[in-house]
Amino acid sequence: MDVTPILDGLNDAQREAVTAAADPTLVLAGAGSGKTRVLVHRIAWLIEVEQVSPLGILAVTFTNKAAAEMRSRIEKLLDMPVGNLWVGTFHGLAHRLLRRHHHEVGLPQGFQIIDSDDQLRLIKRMVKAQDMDDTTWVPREIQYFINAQKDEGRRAANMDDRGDFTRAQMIKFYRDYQEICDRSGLVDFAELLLRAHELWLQNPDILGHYQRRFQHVLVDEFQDTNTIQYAWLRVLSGKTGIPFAVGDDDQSIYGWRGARVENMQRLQTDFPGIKVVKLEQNYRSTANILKAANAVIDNNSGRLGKELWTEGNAGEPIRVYNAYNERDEAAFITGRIQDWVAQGNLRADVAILYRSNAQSRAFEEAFFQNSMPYRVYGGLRFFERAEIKDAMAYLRLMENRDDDASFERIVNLPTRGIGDASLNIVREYARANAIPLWHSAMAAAGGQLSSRAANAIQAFLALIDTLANDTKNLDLHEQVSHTIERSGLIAHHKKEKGERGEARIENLDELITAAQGFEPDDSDEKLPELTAFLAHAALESGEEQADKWEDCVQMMTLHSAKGLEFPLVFIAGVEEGLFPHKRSINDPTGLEEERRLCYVGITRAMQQLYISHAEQRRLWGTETYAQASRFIREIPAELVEEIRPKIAVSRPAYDSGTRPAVRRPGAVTSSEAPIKLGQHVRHGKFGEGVVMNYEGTGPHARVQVNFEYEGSKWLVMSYANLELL
DNA sequence: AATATCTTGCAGTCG
DNA sequence: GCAAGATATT
Repeated sequence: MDVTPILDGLNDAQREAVTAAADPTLVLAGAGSGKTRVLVHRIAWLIEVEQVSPLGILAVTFTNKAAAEMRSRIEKLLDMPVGNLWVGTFHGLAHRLLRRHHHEVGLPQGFQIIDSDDQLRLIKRMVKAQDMDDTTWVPREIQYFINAQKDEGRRAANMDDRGDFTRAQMIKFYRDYQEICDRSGLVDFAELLLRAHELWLQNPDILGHYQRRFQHVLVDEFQDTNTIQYAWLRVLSGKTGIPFAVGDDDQSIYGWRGARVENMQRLQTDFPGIKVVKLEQNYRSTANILKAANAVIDNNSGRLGKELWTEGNAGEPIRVYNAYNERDEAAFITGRIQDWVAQGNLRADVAILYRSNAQSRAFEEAFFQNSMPYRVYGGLRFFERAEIKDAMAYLRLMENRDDDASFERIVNLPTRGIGDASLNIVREYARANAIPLWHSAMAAAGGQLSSRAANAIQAFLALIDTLANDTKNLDLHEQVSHTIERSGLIAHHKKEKGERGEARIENLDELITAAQGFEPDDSDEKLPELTAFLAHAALESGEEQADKWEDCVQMMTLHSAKGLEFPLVFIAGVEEGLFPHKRSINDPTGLEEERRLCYVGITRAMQQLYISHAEQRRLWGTETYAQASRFIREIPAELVEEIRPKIAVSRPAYDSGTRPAVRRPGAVTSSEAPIKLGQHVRHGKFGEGVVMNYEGTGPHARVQVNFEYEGSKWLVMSYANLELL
């Protein structure tokens, strides 16, 4: 056996991990230390050297992208396809198990997956149906509550209200919501994981089968596992399964969706004597970039402790740009990318990272004006577009008549004379009898409907039945195109004025194309094509787009950048309130997670790193002001080269527009203004801050100042004694 | 019941 | 500044 290709080019620590004995192993892998490489080579090692069948290996990741990459790298290394190797995301694998064993966990064969948007709609509907006040019982909070419970593996029936009225009501919502889902054959994301766990607990035979089968369970990004995922893995591993976990506590950035970094320590408790390997040598970034990353993350407490190092050279300094506003920021970055391209580099090697999706817009505008090709990851994904979800709702209802979420969505779209009054009767009847809307509608809601309304509803039911019947023997893409056409959706959008309708029709055409190109992966064994397609849409939401070969600038959130690397990286909008985000700023745990996110961002850069922040930014249609993020100050000054606009603050350096300094509507003119928006000030007690807003003139004028540590406050000018900086 | 117009809440990050 | 939901109008 020639093991050279598997071990070649690995450093000592990597080699130790790859060739570890068949015992539990935890790899603490710093950013850029070859984490994926170790996983890929470990699997190759198991197959080639240890002669483990690919069938006996399970590899779990968090994103579809990571799963696809892992599979392709394994196949490349082994030079053979390994279709029977299970590689996938937690959600994807859970889905696969539930399809196989739907009966054992009490799900109908045609169960459908709902995304968080569908989930929220269902909850809104539920709150309304119960005549509850949605300002007291905020649907979003209920949704958060339900998901948090599921992430922790709790069912409503097992929960204690602790004598707390609010909590008792939340638990009731959880129970009611679950009843609706069960009745409708709907499964949300958290439910996939929870049911997969219950599958183990309630079916020892099935569990035994998978325990015997998966001798080796490899997990990527272990720091992101939540309680239920950990439990699922733990049970699967049983007494004999061998976990091989790779993770980095410094890159734990999913606490908000239930991830538990503690799982890394817990693994060491649950598997005493687990072998721990640390990977600290970085192969990705220059020394300056690493020093910056180390310095920033050093401000966090309770780390497992790792320090990245490199044999490489210092490289260029980290460049910090202080922009006037977001347009100036975008213009500056565009200029730097143009220089980069002029030097013969690829646009695809450039990434712009930001905290929130909405920030992409300023860049899209600047790039569009400068004919700079770009690609935005995330944001509104294809399968999340309203018109696509409408079309999918038809298909879902054809598959599963009990799907209340889809029923609600399309029962009167396009309009067919079924108004809210009639629908409320149908809803109430369904609720009273605990049946899906479809059946309630069939019963014509107990004869309470006017004959006109009953006819309209009858016509809708008949339409779905006819569609299902007429298309059942067609190819998937014909099914889709048939449905889109006959449902009246195309005609509906044709009537829309403006270009909007056209764009929607184009998207619907695109959906047909997507169906045409859809290939169920081997895992979707025996599933009807439509079922597989619907699940694919829910789980992958259309991330992989076709034009990935075009050389374009990559734009994405810091979260979705994890696991990727780029020679040139821009981190934009690094301002207090935006990054760290204002919702985390006053919470030490949240702030540390933001800092880890910053660490993730910095360590994406291979050669050059730019960090930018803007004085002024348009958010929600109004101007806001902020100061540079604390994270910038945490980078040692000797690593930083500051770039300032040529002209002083408040004058756009790159802003080509001629619009006057922005003032809020109705505000006093600048001559009588007490103070300039964006002005940096110092207050005797509150420290330094930035002027956000003001009211009135003269000594009675009030100004709103956003203080660095004290947050935002309104002050009366004549008393505040502000020092202008 | 359908359409036009106004109001409100939103955009924090993901599968 | 935009889209979904609420309210007014036809």
